[in-house]
Amino acid sequence: MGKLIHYLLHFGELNQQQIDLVQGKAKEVQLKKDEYFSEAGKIARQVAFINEGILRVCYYDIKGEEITKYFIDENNFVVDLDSFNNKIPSSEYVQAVTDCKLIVFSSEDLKELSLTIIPWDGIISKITAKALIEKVARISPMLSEDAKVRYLNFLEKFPQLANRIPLSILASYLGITQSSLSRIRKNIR
Amino acid sequence: MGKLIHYLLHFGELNQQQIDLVQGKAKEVQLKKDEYFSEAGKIARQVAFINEGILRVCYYDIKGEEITKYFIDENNFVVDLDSFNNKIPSSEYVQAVTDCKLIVFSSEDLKELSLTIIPWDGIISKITAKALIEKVARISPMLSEDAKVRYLNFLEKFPQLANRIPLSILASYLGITQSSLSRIRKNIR
DNA sequence: TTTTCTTATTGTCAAATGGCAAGTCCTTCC
DNA sequence: GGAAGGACTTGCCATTTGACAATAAGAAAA
Repeated sequence: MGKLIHYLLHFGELNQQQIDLVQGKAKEVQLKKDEYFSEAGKIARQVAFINEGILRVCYYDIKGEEITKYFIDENNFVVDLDSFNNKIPSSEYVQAVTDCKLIVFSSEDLKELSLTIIPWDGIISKITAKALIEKVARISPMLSEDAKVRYLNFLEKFPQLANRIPLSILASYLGITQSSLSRIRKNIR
Repeated sequence: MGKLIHYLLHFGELNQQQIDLVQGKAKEVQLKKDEYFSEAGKIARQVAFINEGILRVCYYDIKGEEITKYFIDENNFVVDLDSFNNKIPSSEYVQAVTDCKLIVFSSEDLKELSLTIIPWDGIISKITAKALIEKVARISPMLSEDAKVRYLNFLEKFPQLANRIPLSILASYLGITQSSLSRIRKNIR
């Protein structure tokens, strides 16, 4: 729980009473590898802070191929923001790629925190902006890199993942086929 | 100016007095094709609402190649958010690709609006989230599409641009070389 | 251990894309 | 109009990647 508070304090000030309010709402949830945190078609009603583990956001494209949009690791919030904010059915899945320990807030929890903690909205909006800016910054350059470079960058960012998730998932994240990724791997050794 | 107010009201309520406050801060600025709205290395101190025209965000990659990250068209805000929010030097350029009519706010303007208009921060944070979600939604699928599909999607989104900007700019946005784009074009005719 | 299933690698060939350079077209400027 | 410069196209060939299929390797189940 300390991790979450520490993270929040990075974006604004909270006194002890406010911290207690946050902790009062926080629910610790464990997610086993491969379990879903939220699913396409349903409205996302929870936000999670990742204490331990890594999740991924994925969807199925027109051809029915499963595409991994990105991975999210600990010390970040995860949510399908479009679904959560606008109460519309989600278009993507959020799935644990390793066992995870999450701290979960429902939308009602957050609404109450927003009403009782003055700086709350400011903190959340800073966190939101930061998270989205990071996503753009990560994905955007990938378009102009070749697959090998994209793979190497992935290795740098998620060294622990490379050999623990199916190649097919990683390949879809990198925008190539599984066979191509396998060849790139061989090429690097 | 009406466009801006109309846009803002989409994200929250403002009474006439508050609208007047916003309009009091707004500065109309014209930008000629190819002029810069903000530049890499400098801290972004302004936000613009695009009344007319299209801008692009671009940077130079490690190899010195100019890469266009994305285009932004009218009825959107444009700013290097990371630079603007955190007062750090920008890593990218924002340039007009057509003549533009902008409504510009300085960071001081926005701070004052934030202090005098209660719902202002909420409106801004909704707009920020929406804009960034859209960027992710636009860029992310491009990785798993081939260049031809990416080009066709661009044509659909910016039909008026295709023949009015240099091929090199468009190619860098699509993540391919100018020659490849030229061949794709021929192929489509 | 053996079986079974999933995941990863590899082979073959085709298609897409890049790199480079030459040529063409178009605009601008003199 | 002619010259110069920039932008676009095209040719040639190498490399990357995809599609498909067979095999190998590894993990889970019996």
